[in-house]
Amino acid sequence: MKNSQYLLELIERIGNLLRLEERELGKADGLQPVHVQVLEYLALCNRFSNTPLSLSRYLGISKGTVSQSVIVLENKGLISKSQDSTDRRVVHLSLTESGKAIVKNAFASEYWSNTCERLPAQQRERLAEDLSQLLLELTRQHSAQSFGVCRTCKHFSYENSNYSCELLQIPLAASETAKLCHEHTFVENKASSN
Amino acid sequence: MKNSQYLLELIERIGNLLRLEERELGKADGLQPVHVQVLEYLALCNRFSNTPLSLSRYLGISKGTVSQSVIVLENKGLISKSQDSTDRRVVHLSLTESGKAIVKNAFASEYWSNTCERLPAQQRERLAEDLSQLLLELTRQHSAQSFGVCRTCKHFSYENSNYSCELLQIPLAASETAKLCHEHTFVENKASSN
DNA sequence: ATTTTTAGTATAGAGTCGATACTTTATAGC
DNA sequence: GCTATAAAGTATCGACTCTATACTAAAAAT
Repeated sequence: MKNSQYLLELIERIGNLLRLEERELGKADGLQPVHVQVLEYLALCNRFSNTPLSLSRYLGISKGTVSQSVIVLENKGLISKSQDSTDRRVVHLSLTESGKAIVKNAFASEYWSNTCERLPAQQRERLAEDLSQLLLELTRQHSAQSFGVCRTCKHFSYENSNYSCELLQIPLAASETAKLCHEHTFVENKASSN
Repeated sequence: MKNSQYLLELIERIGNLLRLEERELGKADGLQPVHVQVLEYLALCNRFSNTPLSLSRYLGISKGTVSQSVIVLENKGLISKSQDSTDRRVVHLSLTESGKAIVKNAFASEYWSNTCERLPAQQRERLAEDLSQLLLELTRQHSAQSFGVCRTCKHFSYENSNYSCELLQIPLAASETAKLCHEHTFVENKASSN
């Protein structure tokens, strides 16, 4: 398994550069890298997954840390809290307009988009497939949640032009099917077609 | 550029799981994730690149932070310092036996090696190539140091069965050519053949 | 009804991290 | 050679992350 170490090295190094990038992006607003990650996650996840608990699972940090980061971001007016209508223990987090602006700015980061543009489209596509496969396996090893999008989930169904989640037994808007879900569970044959 | 964001998301998520792994690995010895990263870097870099400055460039953190982490690791007896023979400002860091043991343990992490084993060899190979290409571009965007191995470096030469670095004008042992170097500079055609 | 589980918060202590100022050593300009 | 400047590293401080522990409140299970 000689190149498994090399793969690790590559991903770590890319990760280090990305963190450097997040640090720069957040600097203007006094945000730590982890704050930028929180905002990005909230921009990508669906309405069932915008909770502190999901955040802590996604970021791999404790509930308490998430709770504190949430307080910081709330005080800065970048996110807002609301109580779940049915389960009153649950808190939902959503981006404010200024929060959305920061995320938009982050996703438009020149470093990353320039990098991607310089790779041939075919290679990008292949890389995304291979990485998602890797992530799937790594997720299994960690017994972690997969946080994928609906169309790769075994609870997803599409019938008569209607999207729905069979686990939660609710219909889904088309736009929702492209968001990250904390209930996500990969289906083998669907996963490879992503 | 619709999948550039997806790529970012995948790498971030993989990075989060890896950090979780590092946290677990370091827990027994009271090490933070960044400490584990320091030890791993020292195991991989060559004798010109095992300095605090290279570490700070590689990890994307400041000199001061590196200095403090180095103190922690030295107090725990995992690394040792020595002065450079020609430039007395420079410090070289090396792993002690107990430091090496921790790295060995880290590289043998079951989560990661199991994950890699489950990917077909061909896919791993392809992934490594694509990721190194991505890293090359990202490094350029950041105007950062590339930290590659000798055989992909433009200063590397191999003549009459002898390896050498044309920049430093010194011969290299075969084992050294597989280590990370802070002077590393990619050559286009060599990079793609890796 | 009582117990247990779950989502989240509060707090404290350890430790990262950057910024600044500093020391020591090399190097460049003259 | 002498001086100015740059470079490698350390020390210190304040802000902040992060975990651990203990806690509250709501939901679910028994």
